[in-house]
Amino acid sequence: MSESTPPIGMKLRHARKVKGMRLRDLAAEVECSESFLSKLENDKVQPSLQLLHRIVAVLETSISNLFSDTDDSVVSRAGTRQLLHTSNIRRGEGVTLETLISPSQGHLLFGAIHIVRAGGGSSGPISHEGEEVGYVLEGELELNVDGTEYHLYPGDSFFFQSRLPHGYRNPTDKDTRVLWVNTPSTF
Amino acid sequence: MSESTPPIGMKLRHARKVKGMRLRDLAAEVECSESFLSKLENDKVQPSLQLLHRIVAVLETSISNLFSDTDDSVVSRAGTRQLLHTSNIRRGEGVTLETLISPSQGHLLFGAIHIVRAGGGSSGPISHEGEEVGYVLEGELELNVDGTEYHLYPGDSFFFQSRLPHGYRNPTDKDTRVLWVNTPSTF
DNA sequence: TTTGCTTAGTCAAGTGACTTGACCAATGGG
DNA sequence: CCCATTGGTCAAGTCACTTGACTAAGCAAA
Repeated sequence: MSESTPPIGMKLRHARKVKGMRLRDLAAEVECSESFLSKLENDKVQPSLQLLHRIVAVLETSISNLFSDTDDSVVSRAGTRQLLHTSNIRRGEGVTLETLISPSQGHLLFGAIHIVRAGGGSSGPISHEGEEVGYVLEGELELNVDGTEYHLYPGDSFFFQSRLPHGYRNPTDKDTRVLWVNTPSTF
Repeated sequence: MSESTPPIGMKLRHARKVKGMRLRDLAAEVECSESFLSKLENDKVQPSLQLLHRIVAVLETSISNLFSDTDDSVVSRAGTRQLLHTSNIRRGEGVTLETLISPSQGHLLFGAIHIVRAGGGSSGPISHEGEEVGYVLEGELELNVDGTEYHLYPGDSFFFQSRLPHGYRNPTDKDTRVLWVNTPSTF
Protein backbone atom coordinates (compact mmCIF):
# COMPACT_ATOMS: atom_id res chain seq x y z
CA MET A 1 0.00 0.00 0.00
CA SER A 2 1.55 3.27 -1.00
CA GLU A 3 1.17 6.49 0.88
CA SER A 4 -0.01 9.11 -1.58
CA THR A 5 0.83 12.78 -1.61
CA PRO A 6 -1.75 15.37 -2.64
CA PRO A 7 -2.23 15.69 -6.39
CA ILE A 8 -0.05 18.38 -7.86
CA GLY A 9 -0.50 17.50 -11.52
CA MET A 10 -3.07 20.11 -12.32
CA LYS A 11 -1.13 22.78 -10.53
CA LEU A 12 1.95 21.95 -12.51
CA ARG A 13 -0.06 21.99 -15.72
CA HIS A 14 -1.46 25.36 -14.85
CA ALA A 15 1.95 26.76 -14.07
CA ARG A 16 3.23 25.48 -17.39
CA LYS A 17 0.31 26.89 -19.35
CA VAL A 18 0.77 30.26 -17.73
CA LYS A 19 4.26 30.29 -19.14
CA GLY A 20 2.91 29.24 -22.52
CA MET A 21 5.11 26.19 -22.69
CA ARG A 22 4.41 22.81 -24.25
CA LEU A 23 5.37 19.59 -22.53
CA ARG A 24 8.20 19.34 -25.00
CA ASP A 25 9.56 22.77 -24.08
CA LEU A 26 9.45 22.06 -20.40
CA ALA A 27 11.02 18.67 -20.90
CA ALA A 28 13.89 20.28 -22.79
CA GLU A 29 14.53 22.87 -20.10
CA VAL A 30 14.18 20.48 -17.20
CA GLU A 31 16.06 17.75 -19.03
CA CYS A 32 13.63 14.95 -18.60
CA SER A 33 11.23 13.25 -20.96
CA GLU A 34 8.06 14.74 -22.26
CA SER A 35 6.15 11.61 -21.40
CA PHE A 36 7.25 11.72 -17.83
CA LEU A 37 5.90 15.23 -17.50
CA SER A 38 2.67 14.07 -19.03
CA LYS A 39 2.34 11.36 -16.44
CA LEU A 40 3.29 13.82 -13.75
CA GLU A 41 0.61 16.28 -14.75
CA ASN A 42 -1.90 13.46 -14.78
CA ASP A 43 -0.83 12.31 -11.35
CA LYS A 44 0.32 8.93 -12.54
CA VAL A 45 3.78 9.32 -11.12
CA GLN A 46 5.60 10.86 -8.16
CA PRO A 47 8.62 12.86 -9.17
CA SER A 48 11.82 12.86 -7.21
CA LEU A 49 12.39 16.01 -5.22
CA GLN A 50 15.40 16.87 -7.36
CA LEU A 51 13.37 16.73 -10.52
CA LEU A 52 10.49 18.62 -8.94
CA HIS A 53 12.95 21.24 -7.88
CA ARG A 54 14.20 21.72 -11.41
CA ILE A 55 10.64 21.89 -12.66
CA VAL A 56 9.42 24.54 -10.26
CA ALA A 57 12.55 26.54 -10.98
CA VAL A 58 11.71 26.66 -14.68
CA LEU A 59 8.07 27.35 -14.01
CA GLU A 60 8.91 30.02 -11.47
CA THR A 61 6.85 28.51 -8.71
CA SER A 62 7.90 26.89 -5.49
CA ILE A 63 7.39 23.44 -4.13
CA SER A 64 5.58 24.90 -1.15
CA ASN A 65 3.19 26.62 -3.51
CA LEU A 66 2.45 23.31 -5.17
CA PHE A 67 1.53 21.69 -1.91
CA SER A 68 -0.28 24.56 -0.22
CA ASP A 69 -3.92 23.80 -0.29
CA THR A 70 -5.82 26.62 -1.70
CA ASP A 71 -9.36 27.49 -0.95
CA ASP A 72 -11.62 25.72 -3.38
CA SER A 73 -15.02 26.76 -2.19
CA VAL A 74 -17.48 28.35 -4.55
CA VAL A 75 -17.98 31.62 -2.76
CA SER A 76 -15.40 33.89 -1.23
CA ARG A 77 -16.56 36.70 0.97
CA ALA A 78 -15.53 40.31 0.82
CA GLY A 79 -12.61 40.88 3.13
CA THR A 80 -11.80 37.23 3.65
CA ARG A 81 -9.69 36.71 0.59
CA GLN A 82 -6.05 35.79 0.46
CA LEU A 83 -3.74 38.70 -0.23
CA LEU A 84 -0.69 38.48 -2.43
CA HIS A 85 1.73 41.35 -2.02
CA THR A 86 4.03 42.88 -4.52
CA SER A 87 7.04 41.10 -3.15
CA ASN A 88 5.46 37.68 -3.61
CA ILE A 89 4.33 38.01 -7.12
CA ARG A 90 6.30 40.27 -9.37
CA ARG A 91 3.77 42.89 -10.24
CA GLY A 92 5.68 46.06 -9.67
CA GLU A 93 5.42 48.39 -6.74
CA GLY A 94 2.43 49.22 -4.67
CA VAL A 95 0.10 46.54 -5.86
CA THR A 96 -1.70 43.97 -3.76
CA LEU A 97 -3.74 41.16 -5.23
CA GLU A 98 -6.85 39.89 -3.53
CA THR A 99 -7.39 36.51 -5.14
CA LEU A 100 -10.84 35.53 -6.32
CA ILE A 101 -9.54 32.31 -7.79
CA SER A 102 -6.45 30.78 -6.32
CA PRO A 103 -3.75 30.42 -8.92
CA SER A 104 -1.75 27.33 -9.79
CA GLN A 105 -4.76 25.11 -9.49
CA GLY A 106 -5.26 23.94 -13.03
CA HIS A 107 -7.94 26.46 -13.76
CA LEU A 108 -8.82 28.09 -17.02
CA LEU A 109 -9.35 31.37 -15.30
CA PHE A 110 -7.44 33.48 -12.91
CA GLY A 111 -9.14 36.31 -11.13
CA ALA A 112 -8.11 38.88 -8.59
CA ILE A 113 -8.81 42.35 -7.37
CA HIS A 114 -5.75 44.49 -7.93
CA ILE A 115 -5.42 47.09 -5.25
CA VAL A 116 -3.12 49.69 -6.70
CA ARG A 117 -1.86 52.22 -4.22
CA ALA A 118 -1.20 55.88 -5.01
CA GLY A 119 1.52 56.07 -7.63
CA GLY A 120 1.82 52.28 -7.80
CA GLY A 121 1.65 50.17 -10.91
CA SER A 122 2.66 47.00 -12.67
CA SER A 123 6.17 46.24 -13.70
CA GLY A 124 7.16 45.02 -17.14
CA PRO A 125 4.46 43.11 -18.95
CA ILE A 126 4.50 39.35 -18.72
CA SER A 127 3.78 38.27 -22.23
CA HIS A 128 1.77 35.10 -22.11
CA GLU A 129 -0.98 33.81 -24.35
CA GLY A 130 -4.57 34.42 -23.46
CA GLU A 131 -6.94 37.24 -22.81
CA GLU A 132 -7.55 39.82 -20.12
CA VAL A 133 -10.67 41.55 -18.89
CA GLY A 134 -10.91 44.10 -16.17
CA TYR A 135 -13.32 46.44 -14.51
CA VAL A 136 -12.44 49.45 -12.40
CA LEU A 137 -14.26 49.13 -9.09
CA GLU A 138 -12.91 52.25 -7.49
CA GLY A 139 -10.37 54.99 -8.18
CA GLU A 140 -8.63 55.71 -11.47
CA LEU A 141 -6.26 53.70 -13.58
CA GLU A 142 -3.90 54.54 -16.36
CA LEU A 143 -3.77 51.49 -18.58
CA ASN A 144 -1.28 51.08 -21.37
CA VAL A 145 -1.98 48.46 -24.01
CA ASP A 146 0.24 48.09 -27.02
CA GLY A 147 1.51 51.60 -26.74
CA THR A 148 -1.82 53.33 -26.25
CA GLU A 149 -2.72 54.99 -22.96
CA TYR A 150 -6.22 54.75 -21.55
CA HIS A 151 -7.40 56.63 -18.54
CA LEU A 152 -10.07 54.67 -16.73
CA TYR A 153 -12.65 55.69 -14.17
CA PRO A 154 -14.91 53.58 -11.95
CA GLY A 155 -17.26 51.46 -14.01
CA ASP A 156 -15.00 51.47 -17.06
CA SER A 157 -13.75 48.17 -18.33
CA PHE A 158 -11.16 46.82 -20.71
CA PHE A 159 -10.40 43.74 -22.72
CA PHE A 160 -7.35 42.76 -24.72
CA GLN A 161 -5.11 39.91 -25.80
CA SER A 162 -2.49 39.04 -23.21
CA ARG A 163 0.20 38.93 -25.83
CA LEU A 164 0.00 42.68 -26.33
CA PRO A 165 2.46 44.49 -24.11
CA HIS A 166 0.53 46.02 -21.27
CA GLY A 167 0.93 47.71 -17.96
CA TYR A 168 -0.85 50.07 -15.62
CA ARG A 169 -0.36 52.81 -13.05
CA ASN A 170 -2.44 54.61 -10.52
CA PRO A 171 -1.71 58.30 -11.15
CA THR A 172 -3.90 59.57 -8.32
CA ASP A 173 -3.20 59.81 -4.61
CA LYS A 174 -5.93 57.38 -3.57
CA ASP A 175 -6.10 53.61 -3.88
CA THR A 176 -7.54 52.11 -7.04
CA ARG A 177 -9.29 48.76 -7.08
CA VAL A 178 -9.56 46.82 -10.32
CA LEU A 179 -11.25 43.49 -10.83
CA TRP A 180 -9.06 41.57 -13.23
CA VAL A 181 -9.72 38.22 -14.86
CA ASN A 182 -7.54 36.45 -17.36
CA THR A 183 -6.96 33.11 -18.94
CA PRO A 184 -3.68 31.45 -19.75
CA SER A 185 -5.17 28.94 -22.15
CA THR A 186 -3.33 28.56 -25.41
CA PHE A 187 -6.40 27.61 -27.41
CA MET B 1 -9.86 39.03 -58.19
CA SER B 2 -12.42 37.87 -55.68
CA GLU B 3 -14.58 40.05 -53.52
CA SER B 4 -14.16 38.88 -49.95
CA THR B 5 -16.73 38.85 -47.20
CA PRO B 6 -15.76 39.63 -43.60
CA PRO B 7 -14.09 36.76 -41.76
CA ILE B 8 -16.60 34.71 -39.81
CA GLY B 9 -14.37 31.75 -39.01
CA MET B 10 -13.48 32.74 -35.50
CA LYS B 11 -17.05 33.58 -34.70
CA LEU B 12 -18.16 30.19 -35.88
CA ARG B 13 -15.43 28.53 -33.88
CA HIS B 14 -16.46 30.44 -30.80
CA ALA B 15 -20.08 29.49 -31.26
CA ARG B 16 -19.09 25.86 -31.62
CA LYS B 17 -16.85 25.89 -28.54
CA VAL B 18 -19.61 27.45 -26.50
CA LYS B 19 -21.71 24.44 -27.32
CA GLY B 20 -18.83 22.16 -26.41
CA MET B 21 -18.83 20.47 -29.79
CA ARG B 22 -15.92 19.11 -31.79
CA LEU B 23 -15.64 19.64 -35.51
CA ARG B 24 -16.68 16.05 -35.93
CA ASP B 25 -19.87 16.55 -33.91
CA LEU B 26 -20.85 19.62 -35.81
CA ALA B 27 -20.08 17.95 -39.11
CA ALA B 28 -22.35 15.08 -38.18
CA GLU B 29 -25.24 17.37 -37.25
CA VAL B 30 -24.84 19.68 -40.19
CA GLU B 31 -24.15 16.82 -42.57
CA CYS B 32 -21.00 18.08 -44.15
CA SER B 33 -17.37 17.11 -43.76
CA GLU B 34 -15.25 17.87 -40.76
CA SER B 35 -12.50 19.18 -42.97
CA PHE B 36 -14.75 21.64 -44.63
CA LEU B 37 -15.71 23.06 -41.26
CA SER B 38 -12.06 23.30 -40.39
CA LYS B 39 -11.39 25.33 -43.49
CA LEU B 40 -14.43 27.41 -42.81
CA GLU B 41 -13.32 28.27 -39.31
CA ASN B 42 -9.93 29.21 -40.69
CA ASP B 43 -11.48 31.41 -43.32
CA LYS B 44 -10.16 29.36 -46.21
CA VAL B 45 -13.55 28.87 -47.84
CA GLN B 46 -16.85 30.61 -48.30
CA PRO B 47 -19.78 28.40 -47.41
CA SER B 48 -22.94 28.39 -49.43
CA LEU B 49 -25.79 30.15 -47.74
CA GLN B 50 -27.69 26.89 -47.41
CA LEU B 51 -24.86 25.28 -45.54
CA LEU B 52 -24.29 28.34 -43.41
CA HIS B 53 -27.93 28.29 -42.54
CA ARG B 54 -27.75 24.70 -41.34
CA ILE B 55 -24.66 25.54 -39.31
CA VAL B 56 -26.05 28.54 -37.48
CA ALA B 57 -29.20 26.55 -36.77
CA VAL B 58 -27.20 23.89 -34.97
CA LEU B 59 -25.05 26.44 -33.20
CA GLU B 60 -28.06 28.49 -32.20
CA THR B 61 -26.79 31.69 -33.71
CA SER B 62 -27.99 33.65 -36.67
CA ILE B 63 -26.32 34.65 -39.88
CA SER B 64 -26.87 38.29 -39.02
CA ASN B 65 -25.05 37.76 -35.76
CA LEU B 66 -22.10 36.32 -37.65
CA PHE B 67 -21.81 39.36 -39.84
CA SER B 68 -22.59 42.07 -37.32
CA ASP B 69 -19.43 43.84 -36.46
CA THR B 70 -18.99 44.10 -32.81
CA ASP B 71 -17.02 46.68 -30.96
CA ASP B 72 -13.45 45.54 -30.58
CA SER B 73 -11.84 48.43 -28.79
CA VAL B 74 -9.82 47.87 -25.67
CA VAL B 75 -11.76 50.06 -23.29
CA SER B 76 -15.48 50.34 -22.86
CA ARG B 77 -16.82 53.16 -20.77
CA ALA B 78 -19.40 52.94 -18.03
CA GLY B 79 -22.83 53.53 -19.47
CA THR B 80 -21.82 53.13 -23.10
CA ARG B 81 -22.00 49.38 -23.28
CA GLN B 82 -24.32 47.34 -25.41
CA LEU B 83 -27.31 45.95 -23.58
CA LEU B 84 -28.74 42.50 -24.17
CA HIS B 85 -32.19 42.00 -22.79
CA THR B 86 -33.79 38.89 -21.50
CA SER B 87 -35.73 38.30 -24.65
CA ASN B 88 -32.61 38.29 -26.81
CA ILE B 89 -30.54 35.87 -24.91
CA ARG B 90 -32.34 33.23 -22.95
CA ARG B 91 -31.40 34.10 -19.41
CA GLY B 92 -34.71 34.03 -17.63
CA GLU B 93 -36.79 36.94 -16.50
CA GLY B 94 -35.68 40.33 -15.37
CA VAL B 95 -32.06 40.14 -16.37
CA THR B 96 -30.19 42.53 -18.61
CA LEU B 97 -26.64 41.97 -19.72
CA GLU B 98 -24.25 44.83 -20.22
CA THR B 99 -21.52 43.30 -22.34
CA LEU B 100 -17.89 43.89 -21.46
CA ILE B 101 -16.72 41.59 -24.21
CA SER B 102 -18.91 41.08 -27.19
CA PRO B 103 -19.81 37.45 -27.63
CA SER B 104 -19.44 35.29 -30.73
CA GLN B 105 -16.16 36.82 -31.64
CA GLY B 106 -13.79 33.92 -31.18
CA HIS B 107 -12.72 34.97 -27.74
CA LEU B 108 -11.59 32.84 -24.87
CA LEU B 109 -13.49 34.97 -22.44
CA PHE B 110 -16.95 36.31 -22.22
CA GLY B 111 -17.76 39.03 -19.75
CA ALA B 112 -20.82 40.99 -18.84
CA ILE B 113 -22.49 42.82 -16.02
CA HIS B 114 -25.72 41.06 -15.17
CA ILE B 115 -28.31 43.51 -13.99
CA VAL B 116 -30.84 41.43 -12.14
CA ARG B 117 -34.04 43.22 -11.30
CA ALA B 118 -36.05 42.66 -8.14
CA GLY B 119 -37.26 39.09 -8.13
CA GLY B 120 -35.54 38.32 -11.41
CA GLY B 121 -33.17 35.48 -12.09
CA SER B 122 -31.67 33.11 -14.59
CA SER B 123 -33.60 30.37 -16.26
CA GLY B 124 -32.44 26.79 -16.54
CA PRO B 125 -28.68 26.35 -16.53
CA ILE B 126 -26.91 26.03 -19.84
CA SER B 127 -24.48 23.26 -19.24
CA HIS B 128 -21.33 23.97 -21.18
CA GLU B 129 -17.70 23.29 -20.42
CA GLY B 130 -15.59 25.96 -18.83
CA GLU B 131 -15.44 28.05 -15.74
CA GLU B 132 -17.29 30.96 -14.24
CA VAL B 133 -16.21 33.81 -11.99
CA GLY B 134 -18.36 36.55 -10.67
CA TYR B 135 -18.31 39.48 -8.31
CA VAL B 136 -21.30 41.20 -6.81
CA LEU B 137 -20.99 44.90 -7.53
CA GLU B 138 -24.24 45.98 -5.94
CA GLY B 139 -27.30 44.44 -4.32
CA GLU B 140 -27.74 40.85 -3.22
CA LEU B 141 -27.78 37.61 -5.11
CA GLU B 142 -28.96 34.15 -4.34
CA LEU B 143 -26.68 31.81 -6.22
CA ASN B 144 -27.33 28.12 -6.58
CA VAL B 145 -24.48 25.89 -7.63
CA ASP B 146 -24.87 22.14 -7.78
CA GLY B 147 -27.71 22.18 -5.32
CA THR B 148 -26.19 24.48 -2.74
CA GLU B 149 -27.58 27.96 -2.12
CA TYR B 150 -25.28 30.88 -1.47
CA HIS B 151 -26.46 34.30 -0.44
CA LEU B 152 -24.10 36.95 -1.74
CA TYR B 153 -23.58 40.57 -0.76
CA PRO B 154 -21.64 43.35 -2.48
CA GLY B 155 -17.96 42.51 -2.69
CA ASP B 156 -18.55 38.77 -2.47
CA SER B 157 -17.37 36.64 -5.34
CA PHE B 158 -17.80 33.14 -6.66
CA PHE B 159 -16.06 30.66 -8.88
CA PHE B 160 -17.17 27.30 -10.20
CA GLN B 161 -17.07 24.90 -13.14
CA SER B 162 -19.64 25.70 -15.78
CA ARG B 163 -20.67 22.10 -16.02
CA LEU B 164 -22.22 22.21 -12.55
CA PRO B 165 -25.88 23.10 -12.69
CA HIS B 166 -26.23 26.68 -11.63
CA GLY B 167 -28.65 29.53 -11.48
CA TYR B 168 -29.37 32.71 -9.58
CA ARG B 169 -32.10 34.99 -8.32
CA ASN B 170 -32.36 38.43 -6.84
CA PRO B 171 -34.52 37.96 -3.76
CA THR B 172 -34.56 41.63 -2.80
CA ASP B 173 -36.64 44.48 -4.15
CA LYS B 174 -33.71 46.46 -5.55
CA ASP B 175 -31.57 45.82 -8.62
CA THR B 176 -28.49 43.65 -8.25
CA ARG B 177 -25.44 44.09 -10.46
CA VAL B 178 -23.02 41.21 -10.88
CA LEU B 179 -19.86 41.23 -12.91
CA TRP B 180 -19.66 37.84 -14.56
CA VAL B 181 -16.84 36.37 -16.60
CA ASN B 182 -16.66 32.92 -18.07
CA THR B 183 -14.81 30.89 -20.61
CA PRO B 184 -16.17 28.37 -23.05
CA SER B 185 -12.82 26.77 -23.79
CA THR B 186 -12.70 23.01 -23.65
CA PHE B 187 -9.06 22.86 -22.62
C1' DT C 1 -20.57 22.13 -78.26
C1' DT C 2 -15.97 22.50 -76.36
C1' DT C 3 -12.45 24.39 -73.73
C1' DG C 4 -11.04 26.53 -69.68
C1' DC C 5 -11.38 28.80 -65.16
C1' DT C 6 -13.40 29.11 -60.39
C1' DT C 7 -14.84 27.18 -56.26
C1' DA C 8 -18.14 24.40 -52.83
C1' DG C 9 -17.28 20.35 -50.94
C1' DT C 10 -15.07 15.40 -50.01
C1' DC C 11 -11.64 11.89 -48.72
C1' DA C 12 -7.64 10.51 -46.83
C1' DA C 13 -3.16 11.48 -45.23
C1' DG C 14 -0.56 14.61 -42.17
C1' DT C 15 0.51 17.32 -37.91
C1' DG C 16 1.03 18.71 -33.13
C1' DA C 17 0.36 18.08 -28.48
C1' DC C 18 -0.37 14.96 -25.36
C1' DT C 19 -0.87 9.95 -23.41
C1' DT C 20 0.10 5.09 -22.81
C1' DG C 21 2.51 0.78 -22.52
C1' DA C 22 6.56 -1.82 -22.51
C1' DC C 23 10.74 -1.64 -20.66
C1' DC C 24 15.24 -0.45 -17.94
C1' DA C 25 17.97 0.55 -13.94
C1' DA C 26 18.77 1.96 -9.38
C1' DT C 27 17.33 1.36 -4.61
C1' DG C 28 16.16 -1.15 -0.51
C1' DG C 29 14.21 -4.69 2.46
C1' DG C 30 14.27 -9.75 3.79
C1' DC D 1 21.51 -12.39 -3.24
C1' DC D 2 16.96 -12.14 -4.83
C1' DC D 3 13.01 -9.87 -5.78
C1' DA D 4 9.83 -6.16 -5.70
C1' DT D 5 9.27 -1.05 -6.19
C1' DT D 6 9.46 2.84 -8.60
C1' DG D 7 11.85 7.05 -11.07
C1' DG D 8 12.45 7.58 -15.54
C1' DT D 9 12.90 6.62 -20.94
C1' DC D 10 11.53 5.43 -25.75
C1' DA D 11 8.43 4.62 -29.13
C1' DA D 12 3.87 3.80 -30.56
C1' DG D 13 -0.88 5.43 -30.06
C1' DT D 14 -4.70 8.79 -29.76
C1' DC D 15 -7.35 12.85 -30.44
C1' DA D 16 -8.71 17.00 -32.53
C1' DC D 17 -7.78 19.51 -36.06
C1' DT D 18 -5.53 20.82 -40.76
C1' DT D 19 -3.91 20.20 -45.43
C1' DG D 20 -3.51 18.62 -50.10
C1' DA D 21 -5.21 16.24 -53.94
C1' DC D 22 -9.19 15.68 -56.14
C1' DT D 23 -14.30 15.96 -58.02
C1' DA D 24 -18.08 18.15 -59.83
C1' DA D 25 -21.05 21.98 -60.75
C1' DG D 26 -21.41 26.56 -62.74
C1' DC D 27 -20.42 29.85 -66.00
C1' DA D 28 -18.07 32.45 -69.76
C1' DA D 29 -15.88 33.00 -74.14
C1' DA D 30 -15.45 30.90 -78.73
